[in-house]
Amino acid sequence: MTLVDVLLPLPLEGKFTYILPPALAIDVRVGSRVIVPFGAKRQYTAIVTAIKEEDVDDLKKLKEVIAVHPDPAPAVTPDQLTLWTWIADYYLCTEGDVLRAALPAPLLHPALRKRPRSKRKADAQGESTTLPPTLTPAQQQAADALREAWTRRPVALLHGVTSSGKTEIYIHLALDAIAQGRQVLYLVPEIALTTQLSDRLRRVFGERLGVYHSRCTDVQRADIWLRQLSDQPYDIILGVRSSVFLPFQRLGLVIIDEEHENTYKQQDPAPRYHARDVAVVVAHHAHARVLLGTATPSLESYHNALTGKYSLVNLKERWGAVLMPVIEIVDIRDLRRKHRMSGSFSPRLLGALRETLERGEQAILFQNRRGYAPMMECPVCGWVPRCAKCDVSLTYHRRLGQLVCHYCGTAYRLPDACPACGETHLKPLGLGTERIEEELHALLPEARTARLDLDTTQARDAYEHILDDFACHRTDILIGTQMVSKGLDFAHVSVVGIMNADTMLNYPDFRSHERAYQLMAQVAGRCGRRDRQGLVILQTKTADMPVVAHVRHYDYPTFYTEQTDERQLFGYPPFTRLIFIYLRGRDERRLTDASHLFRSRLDTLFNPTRVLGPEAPAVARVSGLSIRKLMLKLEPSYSPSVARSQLRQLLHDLNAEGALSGLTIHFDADPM
DNA sequence: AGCACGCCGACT
DNA sequence: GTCGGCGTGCTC
Repeated sequence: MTLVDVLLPLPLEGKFTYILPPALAIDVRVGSRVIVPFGAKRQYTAIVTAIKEEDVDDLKKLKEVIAVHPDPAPAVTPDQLTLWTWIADYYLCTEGDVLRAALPAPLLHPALRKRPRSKRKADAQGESTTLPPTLTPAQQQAADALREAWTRRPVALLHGVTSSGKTEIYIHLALDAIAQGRQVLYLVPEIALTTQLSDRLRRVFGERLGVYHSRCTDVQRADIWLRQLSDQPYDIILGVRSSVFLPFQRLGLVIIDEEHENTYKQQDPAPRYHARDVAVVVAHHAHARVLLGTATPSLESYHNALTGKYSLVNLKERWGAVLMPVIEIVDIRDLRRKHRMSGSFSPRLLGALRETLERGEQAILFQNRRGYAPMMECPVCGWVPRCAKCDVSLTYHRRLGQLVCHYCGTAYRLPDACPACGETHLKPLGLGTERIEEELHALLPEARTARLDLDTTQARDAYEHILDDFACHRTDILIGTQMVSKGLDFAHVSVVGIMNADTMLNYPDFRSHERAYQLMAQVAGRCGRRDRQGLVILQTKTADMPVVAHVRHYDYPTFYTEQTDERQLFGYPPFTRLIFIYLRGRDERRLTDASHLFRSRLDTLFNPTRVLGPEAPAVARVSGLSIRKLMLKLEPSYSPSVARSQLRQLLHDLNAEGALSGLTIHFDADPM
């Protein structure tokens, strides 16, 4: 009797076994998509992970495979199945979670698909293949250094200053790999994938380029997946986080641009994977090379480079010998005391913006908060509007005339009067991009401004439109959140204003300074042109913070040393591995009891020195669920695989004891 | 994740 | 007197 083990797209541990009717047996291989009954009345597409001949005693416990999808080849390769197992193990989730994240939705729909509509552009159309860009001597040197580095180690970190032209280097190295008959995966963070970049690559790679976007429809994603399995796969895929899951037949190079970007880590639904780290594993399995590129390396990658795990290649010259912008620190605490601030604008910043406009040039203002004000307050009694379902104050969005919870998304009407004391004028506290724009209109009425943040980019193509208007100089000043820091290149930006560095630095998180450094250095890199050195005005109340000085001097090595000293002292990555454990539940009492029990069991298993918490996170209730967090800190000598199986076992035991009823638990390995 | 089974509040 | 709330448990 032929049986198959299948993986279901559900968050369930383990495989399920079905009888494979002889009529279907010829079409089924490991990796095939089959339709199976599950539960009382459900059917799912599942992936075959094993085929076996076995005699079964109680056949009544097994159901039969209903049908096999008529794919020309198994939809999932053995390499991918191996990877999925690795991911589920490493990130402490189920393989079903990984399957759901990996496989485009249409390939999971129970309906049988007709052959895929391959609108295969005939070879005749060929490549448009403008020639690859010519490299400057500095770029050429970096490219050669990378080629040389790969003869020693498979992973290389390219630390190249902003606007040094890393993309051209990527293109040349990708062409190398393709010339050797290998494929290339080129990963970029979501918001860095602009039409600007894909057009540029299209000019070089023509029809050999596939683009795997979040804005691609599910069907387009499925087509790319199937094409990768065909005998005419794309030579190069430009893609976001989830493109690490695509099948490759002869992967030779993985490029991870802006490797420091934390959007590579998937936060919410499991699998909570880091696409950079998964990509390194994928490359390792495929005997492919890896290129990590950034102007502001993550401490982890730089640490790997300094300790010899990765090679390090530096590129210190900007393209066209443009100078790095001058960064001026403006102490706004002092200015505020002297009443010399115009709202959020120091005289220096305002002056620089005026000059910029007079010269017919452009500016970018960076404020890492959207909305008008992050909270409202009654000036009489101090009442603050808060979300009913989450433990946060509400952000005021003036244009909407609403209060919005940035955690669960609920919108509230702005009350006409304070419900506590009846006062009719609630006062906005703090600054969001919307308020900066309003202040700017009052101060520089002639400036044409635009906002780039989550609120202005909701509509389809809004992001491209805002960027396009700015690129064509239909707007003068672009005000935005971290979106303005992501690899955008504009020819006429001569001034960047960082409105308030402190919002980034005062975060209660061991990575806050690293993130602040990266954001500020990246946004600073958006200005400067061949005929005029750029100017960055960095406003802060804590001008004496060391990070601020390191940003100012573009001194990454000193910043790195200082940060890693601190990380080592307090036992944080890259010197330890972290695993966070989240417990959520409606019942506060149960949650508290369970999290303390969890803690004591962790103490027994791992030793109390490795455990922190339980603590209520900064936002301790979201969408009506209260949250507790436990932390596990493991030094490098502690076997990660042992730790993971201990955790899995513990979760299993506590569930069996009923200690976690009414609660949901999840793990976050290598949290960001 | 679904879906069924199972015990406590406002309705035809 | 029922319909329905979602807590708990199971799915080859």
